[in-house]
Amino acid sequence: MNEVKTEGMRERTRRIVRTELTQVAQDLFVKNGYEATTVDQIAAAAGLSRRTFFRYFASKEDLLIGKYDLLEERMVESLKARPLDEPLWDSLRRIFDIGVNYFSNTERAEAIENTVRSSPALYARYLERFSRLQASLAETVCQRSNYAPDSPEPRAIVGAAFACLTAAQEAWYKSNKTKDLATLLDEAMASLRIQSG
Amino acid sequence: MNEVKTEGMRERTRRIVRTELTQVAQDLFVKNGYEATTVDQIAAAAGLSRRTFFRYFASKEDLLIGKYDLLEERMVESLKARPLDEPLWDSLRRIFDIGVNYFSNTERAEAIENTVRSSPALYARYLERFSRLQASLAETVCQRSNYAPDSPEPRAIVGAAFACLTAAQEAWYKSNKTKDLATLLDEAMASLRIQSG
DNA sequence: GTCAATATCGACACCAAGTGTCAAATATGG
DNA sequence: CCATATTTGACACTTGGTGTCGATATTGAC
Repeated sequence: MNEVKTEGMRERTRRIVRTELTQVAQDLFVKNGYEATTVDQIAAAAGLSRRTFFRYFASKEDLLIGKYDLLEERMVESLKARPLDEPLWDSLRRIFDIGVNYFSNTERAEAIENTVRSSPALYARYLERFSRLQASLAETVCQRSNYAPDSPEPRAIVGAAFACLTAAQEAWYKSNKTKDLATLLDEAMASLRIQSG
Repeated sequence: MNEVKTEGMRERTRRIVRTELTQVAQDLFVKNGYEATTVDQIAAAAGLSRRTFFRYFASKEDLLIGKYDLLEERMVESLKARPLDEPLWDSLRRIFDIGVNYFSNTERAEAIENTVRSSPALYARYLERFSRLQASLAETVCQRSNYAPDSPEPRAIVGAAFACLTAAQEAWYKSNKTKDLATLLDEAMASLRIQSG
């Protein structure tokens, strides 16, 4: 009991500081831009030293990109929960509902997505994060089905699905969110016909 | 005549220094690793100052990532040269021959690809470069066909094709290049069936 | 060949992102 | 309350990248 409480204490304060830090940082990013905001400014605004900032986040980029760790967990879990006889393309469409909800519900998520797209260097890390996410999902696909472990197909199909998600998201932004993201995604994913289950 | 010669002089010496720099740098990358090699070391090995290095390349990453500018030009040109009535998926497969030849012919290209994959930060820039390349091609597709300019389809299809290329390349590396890259790409692209022309 | 305009280079100073270290402060468990 | 482990801040340092400025070639015209 004691152990749980003290462990929880440490963990909790750490989580609180982390969210406070992202909060403060995101405000600065929106006000002054991502590149123009220094880690010193973020640390000062949150009332701690720069060195301590780097004990909470490995890098300035990690402040925002780290958010997608949760998305990966949830998507992988969601994929594992899909019935094995469901066509893979349909399974992927279903687990993208997580992303669709994340993007279209939260107004905070939109601010982050805007910030990420405002800096090529940050966007690059974003793409790398999603590349790893795709690798995770492809790996899960391999474990669940009987693809050869060295077959390019799982990676290709998962990557193609993400291309649809990205394309739909971009079209959604371009329409100033007048269109429905889920519909755009359906449209994009329907334009590719998957052969294998 | 004079103008052409003098202009050519400047341009040529610049090109020579650039290739010399990439040569020297790549050797250092292979020997000591990308991250462990500093710009000072590269500049010293090439016999010029660090400041001058940054007059030839905007960044250390640009040394390698800049190589793909030529790939983009050639792919866009190649796409424009495809017949308009050819199915888009087939056109994309054809222009990927440029990439296939680049990857599988040159032994220098392989060393660069290995270096790029050795550093997450560098690989992130690589992905961002290819993201822009895909945007270029999708834009070209829009101009050549009658897709609505805000439709997600061109981006989705181009992105899906690149997912196949990436997956094939990865499978190729995993097989230690015993399999044929072009065949792997055919295999990957055949597992997605495209509906629209 | 000489000379003025121009581009290039090196040296120096500077900024921002990270990282290692160590001593002080603070929380934890008994 | 006390011994111990953790967190923190201060400091110094490395690396990538940029602005500036005087010295040094290069170029084009005469």
